[in-house]
Amino acid sequence: MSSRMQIGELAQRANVSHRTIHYYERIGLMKPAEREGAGYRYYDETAYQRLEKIAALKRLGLSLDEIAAVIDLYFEDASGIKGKEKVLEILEAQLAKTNTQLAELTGFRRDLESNIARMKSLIDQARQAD
Amino acid sequence: MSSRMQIGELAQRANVSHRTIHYYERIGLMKPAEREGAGYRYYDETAYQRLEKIAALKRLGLSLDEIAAVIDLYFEDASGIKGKEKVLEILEAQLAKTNTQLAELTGFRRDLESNIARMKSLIDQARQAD
DNA sequence: CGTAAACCTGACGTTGGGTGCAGATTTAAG
DNA sequence: CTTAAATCTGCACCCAACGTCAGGTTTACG
Repeated sequence: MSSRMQIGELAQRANVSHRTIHYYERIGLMKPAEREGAGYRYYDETAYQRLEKIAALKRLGLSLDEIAAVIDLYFEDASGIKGKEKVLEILEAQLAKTNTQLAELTGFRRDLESNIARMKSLIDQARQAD
Repeated sequence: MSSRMQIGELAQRANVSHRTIHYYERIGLMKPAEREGAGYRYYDETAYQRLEKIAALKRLGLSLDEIAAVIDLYFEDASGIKGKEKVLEILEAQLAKTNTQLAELTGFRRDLESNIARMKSLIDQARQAD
């Protein structure tokens, strides 16, 4: 867990393949790594944190494009971020989506809980009938 | 909005293409529709509701496979559902996932809100500087 | 200095979730 | 009865998000 690592170690720690990291770099989601000598990429701790954040945002259902639109907020001085109005728009749209999703998810959980109860009682009934 | 409709009307109402409905039928997500005479599919209101439910579950991030695993709970007499133990397992796994997702989503909303506030104040500062 | 382990790149394959086409058939309307 | 609109099917294709393969280079180690 050295602070300076190659792609293999980074990939393993972040639980992705090295090809995934290449891919993220190609599409602009990971910044081009420092290339020492003739081509090997070297990463530091923030690269790892960035991959973790990407994974977390993916779990929330964001596409890689959407992630690219917001991730710099987590890793750059916000005052240096380009197109602030545009970013603000994106954030507010995302917030609206998130609120809707929270509401739907809460409803879904209710459904799951009641279905679980139903299933349990049906299974119990079946057992009694033996 | 007749109760008996063809695929075109159903597709339009549910805001999907007729090809999508064919596709859902092929993968077992929609039940084969009643086929009158020589091939045309006819649907009723529950087909529409099913499509709406599918869309809602998709918004929550479920894959079509996962949706297939739970959707019958919404449209069939639960006592007639096959493999109850298996379904119960699926439901409980889904509940765990949902709880995690709710927690993460809540955290993400907090992030969004604080980033929105930051962006707003940065934009304001830029305006003042004029 | 040799060699194995790690890394590089480009090209092609894969999976999920569909969309588009085209030719054939069917139904609805006049 | 004719004809336009709707539907049918299979096949090919699309995009996102990677994975696989293969051949070539680089670095680390004894």
